[in-house]
Amino acid sequence: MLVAIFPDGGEKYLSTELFTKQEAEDSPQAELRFFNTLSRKKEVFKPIVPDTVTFYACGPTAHELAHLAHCRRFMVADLIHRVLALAGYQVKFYMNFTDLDDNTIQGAAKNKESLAGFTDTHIQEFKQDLATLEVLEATGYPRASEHVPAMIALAKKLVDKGYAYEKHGSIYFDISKFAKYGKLSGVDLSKIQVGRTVDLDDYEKENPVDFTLLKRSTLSELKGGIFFATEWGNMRPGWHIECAAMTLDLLGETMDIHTSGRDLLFPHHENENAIAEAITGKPLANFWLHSELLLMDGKKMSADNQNIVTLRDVLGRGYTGREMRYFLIRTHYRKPINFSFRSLDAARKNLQRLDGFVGKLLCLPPGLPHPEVAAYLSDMEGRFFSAMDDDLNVSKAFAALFDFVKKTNPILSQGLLDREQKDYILEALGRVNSVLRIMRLKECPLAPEIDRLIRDREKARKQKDWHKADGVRQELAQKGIEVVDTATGPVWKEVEKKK
RNA sequence: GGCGGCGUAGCCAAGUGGUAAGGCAGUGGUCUGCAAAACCAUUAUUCAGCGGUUCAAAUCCGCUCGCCGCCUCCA
Repeated sequence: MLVAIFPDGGEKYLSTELFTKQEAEDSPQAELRFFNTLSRKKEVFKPIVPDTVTFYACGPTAHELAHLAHCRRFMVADLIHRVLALAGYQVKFYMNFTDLDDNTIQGAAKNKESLAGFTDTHIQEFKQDLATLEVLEATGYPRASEHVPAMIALAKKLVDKGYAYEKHGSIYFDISKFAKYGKLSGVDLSKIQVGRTVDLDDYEKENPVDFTLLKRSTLSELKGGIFFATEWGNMRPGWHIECAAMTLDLLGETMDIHTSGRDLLFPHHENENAIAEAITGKPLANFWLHSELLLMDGKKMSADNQNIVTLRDVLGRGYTGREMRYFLIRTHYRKPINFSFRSLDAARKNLQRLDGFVGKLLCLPPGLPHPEVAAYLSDMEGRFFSAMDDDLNVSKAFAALFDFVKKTNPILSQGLLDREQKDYILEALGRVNSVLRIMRLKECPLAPEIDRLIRDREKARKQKDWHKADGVRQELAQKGIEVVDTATGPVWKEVEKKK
């Protein structure tokens, strides 16, 4: 046997890379795997720069209130963000706002507002909705209108390199010049039916498959001052070059992860990548993560289908942001979600089960230790995080959490937990919640007044004064507190107050 | 027409070669002043259908049916 004695207690030696690295490899969230649209396979995630992840999500167009399809995209991006952050990465995350396109220009004109005023209002509304859904703050929220010089410069480079051409005052990308076109979406240009969804008579491209980079300003745009002077005349950037220029500006030539909805894969992401890769010779992103759609009665929720439900509609019906967050999070991101208020009600009940558990745990007075709860806890945490690390398998992760709740509930009602065990559980739930953000793990906030009411009610119950006891229960309910009698005495929980 | 995806219990949903997780709803029970919660038990001989490969298929292969998304200026 060898005994080493260090003069400083060994701290200096134990903190060397030799030890810390090993610890990182042993931790359950050391290896993240994501399904990459580029390869159509799950791949082990490795960032370009160790410990830092560059991450971009296509944001909304600032002309309407956020509807649930937007919200789903926000939630998927947020889950990825939180899993990366918990794994110890420093995350540089940007989400854009499209504030310069047909919709915003027309919307501003219709409202008789300036474009900037119109889009700014909508961006503020979006940010409020992001906060309602407890979406982690991004590093930045670039607006297309702030990066126009970069877009024009990008178009100029593409023209100079022969990837784009000018025709009748607009600049188009020449797809035939970019050999890798189609690598992301898998489209076969020879089989595609051009003009199926777009009226080609509106354009003057040399080849109908080409796409617009800069668009000649219309008369009304010129009158409204919405134009940018270029060597080819007054123009306005198109959607694809907007995202490409912003990501190149903020995240460099190749980012680690680009996420967005499946419905934007073609043409938007294919074009965005083509623009960037034609210039840099490098892929725009190493990982492309696409979330599935949110459906309403089996159809994509979109303005075209006239089946939009906004987050504000849902809140107006008395549901909370937390309930909506849980509803959107609990289905795997590569599965479509069929929205209905019925399924939202089911989600609410799930959450109430968790709330009941957490509430009881928080307000439980310390008692005797339970022999097996530590094993239940480490099992739960191990299963939860290995599921999340495996391409965000939320269903498996929630199964682990609910299993733990099921096993621990009877322990709580018997009061068999000591202080240390309670703290361990709360710490582990805190880690779980740093990803999910659906549990309320603050201290048991038993206000003296409420405490007094609960005691009064118990006194009345002992005297079999049921009328008074029920009266107090009513009073507590009005304060948002629900009292539940158990074999070991009353337990209360905070009920989410309806709006 | 092309490309991609989906189809597992009343509903949501995991499972990608070894004999069907989890949640909601339901049913029976324990507990209870009432209510609620919690607990116990129970709920798919079967994974859209047909055929094939295999000792073994929800999982692999082929065909069929149904649904969804995209096809270059809706985002």
